[in-house]
Amino acid sequence: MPLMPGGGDRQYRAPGAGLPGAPLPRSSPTMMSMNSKQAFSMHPILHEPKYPHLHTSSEAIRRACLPAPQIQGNIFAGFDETLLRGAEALAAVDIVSQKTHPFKPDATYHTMSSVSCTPTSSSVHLHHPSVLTTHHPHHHHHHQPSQGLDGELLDHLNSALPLGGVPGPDVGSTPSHPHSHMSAINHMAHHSQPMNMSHPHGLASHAVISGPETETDPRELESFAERFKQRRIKLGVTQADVGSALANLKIPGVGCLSQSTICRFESLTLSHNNMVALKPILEAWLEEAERAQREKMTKPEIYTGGDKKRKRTSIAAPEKRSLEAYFAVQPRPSSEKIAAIAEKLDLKKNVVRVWFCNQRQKQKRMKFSATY
DNA sequence: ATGCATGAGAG
DNA sequence: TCTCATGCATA
Repeated sequence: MPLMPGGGDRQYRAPGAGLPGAPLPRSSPTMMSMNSKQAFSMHPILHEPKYPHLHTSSEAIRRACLPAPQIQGNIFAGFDETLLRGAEALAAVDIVSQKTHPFKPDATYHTMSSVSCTPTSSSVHLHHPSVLTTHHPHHHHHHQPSQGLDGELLDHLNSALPLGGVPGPDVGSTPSHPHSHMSAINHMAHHSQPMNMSHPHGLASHAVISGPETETDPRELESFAERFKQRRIKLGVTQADVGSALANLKIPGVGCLSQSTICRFESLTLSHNNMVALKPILEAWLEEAERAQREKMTKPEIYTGGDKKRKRTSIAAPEKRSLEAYFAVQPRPSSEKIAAIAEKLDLKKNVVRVWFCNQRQKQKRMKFSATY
């Protein structure tokens, strides 16, 4: 909330302009297999492969925790039922409330051509895996409710769109509060697997092995993010400027980033691994920018306007509430369930699928799921 | 600041 | 297909 340059910030990079960048290698989920993986496709220009990242796969852990398929009732069975009931109750209540939705969300149109669309996007992601962190203390339970239950939920969805707030326990959905510790409901009880990391570069490399690394310490990241923002503002640079200026650093494998990403970094709404990977890059930019300013030379700038028209699907509130209610109970619906939900809500299946994916991602973001 | 989306890589 | 890193578009 702090002022953000947000408003003012927006500038678009020209599509070809910044070099997109560089993707850092990504990680491997289930174990650490990380190797140097892929080279990203980079532009001819800079590309050196990689960034060493390591990664831990939190994903693996996660998965381990949530086995998925619908049958695991176990320990939490009771809990699930409770959740479900909550969701159902909610749904029921909602039913009464409204029935029509203003518009039908659905349209997705991608005007954009797929492909290389975006300038930056081309292959640019910094994927990087990296470090791992300590483990996060959370656990969650999602277990999949039985089908019967699901059916009920679906029915509710079907009959009416829920309105109310989401059921209590749903952690996932909206992160409304920044930090509340919600240790409660998250999942990930992990323990980790050994990760290894071998990386050439070593940005964050050592961490895992030896000790807590400062780089991966959530507290360190948080304070860095805050300092970064302060100094950035002091420099009079917008988030978008930072993103585009990164390409000027010529760091192998690193191209520009969007305003969104810079914003998310500052607000800690990125995954822990992502924060860890970006930190050294932004740190390098910051130093360079401050140095340049000292010299009077202005810093980097690059922008250009781009034009792209990609339309965004807007899911109406009632539908969103239904999705949230369902998510609280079943964060990982099967393809069939997704299809059923989509039908009930009059949304495209893909829209619903992506919604669940994004919701899951949200849960994992630093502020809410990490270690604190 | 965030919602919905794309794409790469892994399974 | 999922996860994860990112981004365009937008509130």
